[in-house]
Amino acid sequence: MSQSHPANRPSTMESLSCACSVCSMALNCLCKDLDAVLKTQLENEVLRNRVVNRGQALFEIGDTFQRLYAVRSGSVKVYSLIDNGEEQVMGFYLPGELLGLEAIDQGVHECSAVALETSSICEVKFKRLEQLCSVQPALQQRLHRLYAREIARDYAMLQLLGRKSAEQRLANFLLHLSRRFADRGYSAEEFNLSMSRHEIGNYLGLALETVSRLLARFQEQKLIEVKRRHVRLLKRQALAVVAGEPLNPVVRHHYH
Amino acid sequence: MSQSHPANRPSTMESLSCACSVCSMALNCLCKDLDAVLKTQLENEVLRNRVVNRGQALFEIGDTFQRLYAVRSGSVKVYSLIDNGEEQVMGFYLPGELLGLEAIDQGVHECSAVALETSSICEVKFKRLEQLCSVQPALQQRLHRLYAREIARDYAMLQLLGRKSAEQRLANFLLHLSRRFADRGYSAEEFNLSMSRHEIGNYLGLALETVSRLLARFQEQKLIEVKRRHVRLLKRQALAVVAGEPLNPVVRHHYH
DNA sequence: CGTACTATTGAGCGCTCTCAAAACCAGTGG
DNA sequence: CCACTGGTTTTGAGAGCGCTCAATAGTACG
Repeated sequence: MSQSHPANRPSTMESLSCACSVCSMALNCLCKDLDAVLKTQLENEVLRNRVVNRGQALFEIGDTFQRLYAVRSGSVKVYSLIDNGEEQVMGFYLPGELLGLEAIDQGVHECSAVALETSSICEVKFKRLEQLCSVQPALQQRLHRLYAREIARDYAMLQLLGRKSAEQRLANFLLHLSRRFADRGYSAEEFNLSMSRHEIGNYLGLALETVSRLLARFQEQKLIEVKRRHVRLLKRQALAVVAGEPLNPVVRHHYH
Repeated sequence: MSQSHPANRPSTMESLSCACSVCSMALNCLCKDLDAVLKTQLENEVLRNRVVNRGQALFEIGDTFQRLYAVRSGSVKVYSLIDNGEEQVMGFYLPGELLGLEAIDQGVHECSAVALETSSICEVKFKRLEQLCSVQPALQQRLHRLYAREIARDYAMLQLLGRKSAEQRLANFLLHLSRRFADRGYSAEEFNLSMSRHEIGNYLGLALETVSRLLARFQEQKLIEVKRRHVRLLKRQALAVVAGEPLNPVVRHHYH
């Protein structure tokens, strides 16, 4: 996901503000149309920018919960550890997506989050956010919807893991990625995977070999072109059929 | 789940209040320790009791979202429909558990909810709840934690579906049910399933025949006794091993 | 150019699904 | 009381998907 992005240009010094319209849709979702005073408050007191390199952690399992994190550019992997110490990938986060919600209940992070590539991250102090919510119902509602969206995401994932074949899971994964890129102004047809086959397989409940084989099969069938991390979708309709999606695609309103 | 319960006695007329301490833990979580005025407000303006019979719906897919629902007695199945029109069971809800959160994002229910047996349900007007949250930070925090708990639940489920064998899934399911019963003051060792093998299988991503076979196998191994819907856990330690749970329950590693 | 990592490809096997039949159970009506 | 019906559960047999193990190939980087 090395698509060029304003935040990657080292010269643009954006400090704490969230002016970049392409990224930080999650934050836009929080900030947009708020009255100017509150917006300034948010940007000055709550938000903080940070750049992390590939492999660096935003937070780790056991860290006390203090902040939510919005991806501004790059991508992030969130995973937990299961009994034997193995990773379980819970999700990949693209620009505009919010992570860290899983820690709110216990006050301790249940997952770790590491950057899959050099990424720009906007940190949100949760305590302050809650305080602002009290005086600003609009903000509160948006936060509720962010929770709800996470829950909806998980529900979709449960369906995927519970009922779908390896083929369907991977097709779904590609289409979902594609839509998220498109929503953010990147190409829907052509993109780079920032995660390995192993991580994809882990996320989808498949062996990495299965992921590799299926990508090869999709390519044979002329549904996609794939070379290492680079993917191009050739026939999204056909891919959607493979994914077992209804033909008239449900238009999901991902943001706002 | 036909355990006797105060709310099942037809004579006890409890009206709108949530005095019953055994059930409505979710609501207790909301109400408890709040100042008396607010508590009364909650109980009078927000909550409403209702009895539903087996097979009756609390809400259905497409209904506009207005309320959250807390199970007071009985049990509820929440499911969505997938492309071909088949059910996908998203969860079973026991007394004290809260459902309906999935609808907040879109304002429309993504799932249907039906009673698995005659059940007593407490309905919560969400709009009013949000209003009260604005003036009462403590309430707001509790609501946040309820969201977060739902997310945590989904995460656990994702691990189950993604990485675990049929055997592990079912053992987990039984233990999880058992713990929830115990938390509510019912027997942890002996209970009735209010859901069919088909529904269990659907929930766990297994064929109903597999569920049946595994229950039989657990019985052969003297881990449980099972006759139709009635289950008795004989060796929960051994069952926990089968489930792949860590023996010394969760020592958290604090890195750095 | 060598090392370490990632990805591809092949072979074989086992878990879980599907299909099918029979047993069991509850409710209904003769 | 029994036969009948519809639903649920059990049990069996066979097949296939996806896993594991293993070897090879490709890529990045010092």
